Amino acid sequence: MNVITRFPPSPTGKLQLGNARTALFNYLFAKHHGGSFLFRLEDTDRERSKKEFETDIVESLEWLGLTHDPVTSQNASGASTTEVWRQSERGEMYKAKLKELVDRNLAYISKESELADEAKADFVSPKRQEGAKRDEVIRFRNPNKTITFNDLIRGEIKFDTTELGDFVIAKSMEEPIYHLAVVIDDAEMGITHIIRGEDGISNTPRQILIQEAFGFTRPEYAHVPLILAPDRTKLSKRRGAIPVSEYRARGYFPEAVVNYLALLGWNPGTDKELFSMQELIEAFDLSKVQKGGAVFGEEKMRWVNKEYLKKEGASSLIPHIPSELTADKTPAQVLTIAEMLFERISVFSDIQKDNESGEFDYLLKEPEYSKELLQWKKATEGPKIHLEEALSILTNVSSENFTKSGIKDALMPYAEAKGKGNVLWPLRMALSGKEQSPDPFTLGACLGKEATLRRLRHALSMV
RNA sequence: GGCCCUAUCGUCUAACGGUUAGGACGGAAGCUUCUCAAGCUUUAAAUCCGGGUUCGAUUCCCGGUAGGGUCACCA
Repeated sequence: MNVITRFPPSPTGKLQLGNARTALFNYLFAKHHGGSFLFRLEDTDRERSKKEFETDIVESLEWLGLTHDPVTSQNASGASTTEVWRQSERGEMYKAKLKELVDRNLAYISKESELADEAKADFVSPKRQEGAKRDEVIRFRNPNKTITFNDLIRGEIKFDTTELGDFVIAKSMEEPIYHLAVVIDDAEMGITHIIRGEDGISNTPRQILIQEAFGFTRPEYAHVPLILAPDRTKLSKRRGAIPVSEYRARGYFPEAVVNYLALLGWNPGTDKELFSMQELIEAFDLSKVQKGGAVFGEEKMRWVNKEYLKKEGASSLIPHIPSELTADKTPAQVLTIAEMLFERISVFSDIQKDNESGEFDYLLKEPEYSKELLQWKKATEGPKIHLEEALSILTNVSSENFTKSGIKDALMPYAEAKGKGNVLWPLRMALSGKEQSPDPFTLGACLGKEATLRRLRHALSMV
């Protein structure tokens, strides 16, 4: 069987991680089986659908590398191919199908009398009380039977649809609602597998009822667990869910986001944790998808990103270094700075963040520190003679040799003879003004010969 | 509240009746050219509870408990 999956976002918000993972699973499953991954915009809610969100979703998907295939639909009016399937453009089709149901007496136009039996319900959704209601809606004639379907992840799920009553499938003959549109579209798009979030489980029975009314073949279902916030509730906009585009802006690698997301709720059954998209496609298996929800943890995603960063190498940081840190630095110095930063960050935006917190002030301006700090706490002698000696040694190092290894080679024999801390600590303090900073060799190479000597002389003037 | 789903270290998870319950992130400790970072090594940390079934349950069944989802003229 040719597998066809789909990702049907509603452009009422930016693409969140949870939806991105659902899209990823649909993509991986389809590609694993050599099938197609389709895209559909569920924009029937004109009030809430926004072009801005649509753009965000499309661009985020593209960034993640989840490219969809064109849709070839098969219906009464023949075959046609489209790039973007929009529900808002399919009004005529829904209208025809709706009419079919009403004509066959499988649905009916319902006159809504006000005294709905909500009063006797144990629970009334707050949302249900909002907004004006219409006098007339289209309801589905519920056969009131028990629906049993097989979930590829959870196994058999039974549901007595009696409690659904004659549910609404359209606001009017021109305005279908979600359940109707989904069923019609999935059938026309030839969707074979519906992989969606666990919150779709309760929608499944009524959608199956509608499918049966039309005589459509039932697709396979797989409900994946939700991605949870740290408090173990569904990750949502309101609960601090961060859109994919934001992670993109922070400088995450799309490969890292995909890699991390794939491992949230799924695992290959081995200890392997780093996967390329191709490897994911090969390894992906719905039967290894977890049943319980998974808490999203950025720490681990940062670790994954760092692993990808390592593959790129230190020089990949250069375009991400704020220009103020590299102003009037030579290319060699810039590379040294990149190497220094490389050890300290997991995501590109960390550079900016640390820079703003003053972490790299020593690259920007002359350090300020109190004289006492020049003295190493375990020092056996004062810093003066060591600073003088270091200054004299470094004065003799040529500018071309003023690199990490060049400085180290020149300084180490002396430092080892006098006790490393005795020499290195005051030297580092003179260069960075901080108790915690890179070693003086790195510092010297980042700063260059001129600035290094200047700072040493300044330190000397204090003691 | 009804219905549905779920339950292994703090987190992501492995173990598809028999393991000293494994790995990863994070944590802790140690080592590594002064501090930090990075790296390496070591380490603490879990089967929700109660009944069954079985020679033997993390694993199968039942019941609790807990958590989550959903109950729209949104998708």
